[in-house]
Amino acid sequence: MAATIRDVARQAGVGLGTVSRVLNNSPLVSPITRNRVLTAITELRYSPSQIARSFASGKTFTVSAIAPFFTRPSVVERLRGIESQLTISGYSLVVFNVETVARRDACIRNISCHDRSDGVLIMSLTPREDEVLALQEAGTPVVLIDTVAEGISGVRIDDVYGGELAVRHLIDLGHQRIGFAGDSIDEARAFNFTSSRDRHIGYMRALDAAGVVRRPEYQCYGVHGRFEARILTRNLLQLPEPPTAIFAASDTQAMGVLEAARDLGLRVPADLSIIGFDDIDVAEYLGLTTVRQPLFMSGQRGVDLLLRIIGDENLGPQSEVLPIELVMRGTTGSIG
Amino acid sequence: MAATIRDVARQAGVGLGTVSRVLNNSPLVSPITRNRVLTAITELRYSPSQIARSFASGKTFTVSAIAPFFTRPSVVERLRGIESQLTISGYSLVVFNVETVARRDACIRNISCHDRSDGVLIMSLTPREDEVLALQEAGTPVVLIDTVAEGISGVRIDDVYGGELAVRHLIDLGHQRIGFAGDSIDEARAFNFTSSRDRHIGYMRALDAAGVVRRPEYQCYGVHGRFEARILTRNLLQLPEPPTAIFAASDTQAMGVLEAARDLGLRVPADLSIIGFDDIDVAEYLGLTTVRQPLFMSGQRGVDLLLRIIGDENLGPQSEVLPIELVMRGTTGSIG
DNA sequence: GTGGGCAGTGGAACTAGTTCCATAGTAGCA
DNA sequence: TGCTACTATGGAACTAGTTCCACTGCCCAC
Repeated sequence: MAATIRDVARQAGVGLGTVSRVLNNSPLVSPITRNRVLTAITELRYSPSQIARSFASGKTFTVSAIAPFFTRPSVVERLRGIESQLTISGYSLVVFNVETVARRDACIRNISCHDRSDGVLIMSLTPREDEVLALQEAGTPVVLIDTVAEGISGVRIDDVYGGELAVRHLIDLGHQRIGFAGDSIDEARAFNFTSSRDRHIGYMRALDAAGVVRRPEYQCYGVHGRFEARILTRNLLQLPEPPTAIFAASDTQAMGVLEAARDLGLRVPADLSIIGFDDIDVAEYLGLTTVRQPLFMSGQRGVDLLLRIIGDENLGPQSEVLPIELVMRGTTGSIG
Repeated sequence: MAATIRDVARQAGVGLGTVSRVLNNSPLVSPITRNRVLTAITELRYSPSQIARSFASGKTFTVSAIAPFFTRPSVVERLRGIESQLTISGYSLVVFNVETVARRDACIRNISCHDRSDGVLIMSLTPREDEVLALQEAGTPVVLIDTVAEGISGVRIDDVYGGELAVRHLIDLGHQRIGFAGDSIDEARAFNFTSSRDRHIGYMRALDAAGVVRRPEYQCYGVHGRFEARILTRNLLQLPEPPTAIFAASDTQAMGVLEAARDLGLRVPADLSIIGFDDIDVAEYLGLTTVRQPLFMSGQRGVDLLLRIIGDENLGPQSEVLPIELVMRGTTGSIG
């Protein structure tokens, strides 16, 4: 049986409260007493029970993160930022991976029961109005990463602007026939993803601003993934008058577009320019032109914000927008 | 203030124990009483405190996973398997990302204080003898994934055999000048990684078995990563008599070898055959020949084993070896 | 001298569950 | 008509910390 705080108190010949004060670095302990307690702790090889501590103090020093599709490189990079920042503050990270709509709903519902963790980070999944209400009523500190919802704090980028940035770059290179490959609208609605949708809005805005006609047949949507993007854009590239450039809503999808081009024997960028979004790790390897967003930093900032909210319950909803930038590499070029 | 079990008992006009029995689905409650309790629970919108539950029962329904270099695709895939299997059993996953030796040591030391979680999964990091002792003394249920240690349960593959498999494939294709690119020996020793080392042993065995002379200058070691592998193998390929094939200890490193070949204008596989290890997601995309190991499954099996150990403290150390297989794709070919 | 204030300390009460023992009620059976 | 056995139930004790109030000295100011 492990030693308890009472064993330590007895061994050191002091009261319960005194041991607790030593453990919590209270200044209200004389150096002599503190030493007696520390000696007893060593002798008994005492280590305080975190569970009992959480129970008594009501603080768990744990943060939950809900993330969709764990395997996506962008998600991993954000999680890495989260973990690193939490570790610095002495918090633990509990991870929930969401790959189905049912699990999305279950996760968001469960964490409303503000219990096992002091706060929650929700990544890419936008809570619906009723879910926001439940979270607020439960008083759970929440920070969204990569999305926004009325009345909840969040860290994000301007996806619409990012889409504009990408497409303006293609237009600047002389392209007029510009395609778009993004997330399936059904899937996005089911999970309540917004980034592909917003990047698509940016795509349309950039075309409109340049006076380029939007062609519905140039826009395709599929379940997020390399393979789906490959199939869809292959169709698109076999149109009688195919696009000369494609903006993919993510680097993963851009990889599918690259494959489609390879399938059809198109040279990149001579025959087809391709631009992605996120600047994940392999983008550099592939020489992919893309819009970079600070993924690691989004996790760090999300944690900073969450800990601030945990520390001050009265803090109203905060919102932070991170910078993005165009990264020009080898997959985009001026029109042949 | 949230309702407690006592409020529910009062509201339902029953005793404490009865409410607890209802919560834990004990059959020793009459249907009428059970209904009264359930009604009270609904009326008071009661939800039991997980912390209090953990505290009283001594079970946290949480498992910790210590993983080095979170961002490595193989690690992510294993974690995904872990998370998925834990979720099925109603457990939560706390993740610790290890990127420095100091943190490695700290993580392993801390989890010996068997408290916040019911068990621990340690990935790729081999505990040293003193650490094994500390873990055993603390009685913490532990399962290793992707490594072995005397007296601790584990799920792994036969890395030596994997290395043999890879190199025998190259030899079968007619190669005699076969290089090896693996992890830095210093780094591996510091973290206590073993997979690159074992795969290297397999490399040597396969060469010996075929009567091929081992050349020290064909073997290079660098900090795990694409970039380092690229630089190192570029040197190797500029030898007066360069290798015609290279076995990289991981797919990530194989990607670096591919880059090096590209840097020097070598055609793959006509001028240089390349084989990796792991079969991570991008391997298929790149058409990389590799040795596949069941990453997702290793996480699942690790959890199965851990939960079995948690359920039966007397269970001795168990060891499971998962199957591996050669996946032939486009980066290996017979000698030009 | 004496009252106020404060550093230092002890310990009861509290957190919200589980566990287990005692006991009431009741059905089955000789 | 008891005796046994078993179901159903109540509640005290327990888990291991924190929190906070009460109390003792001691110093200093009036």
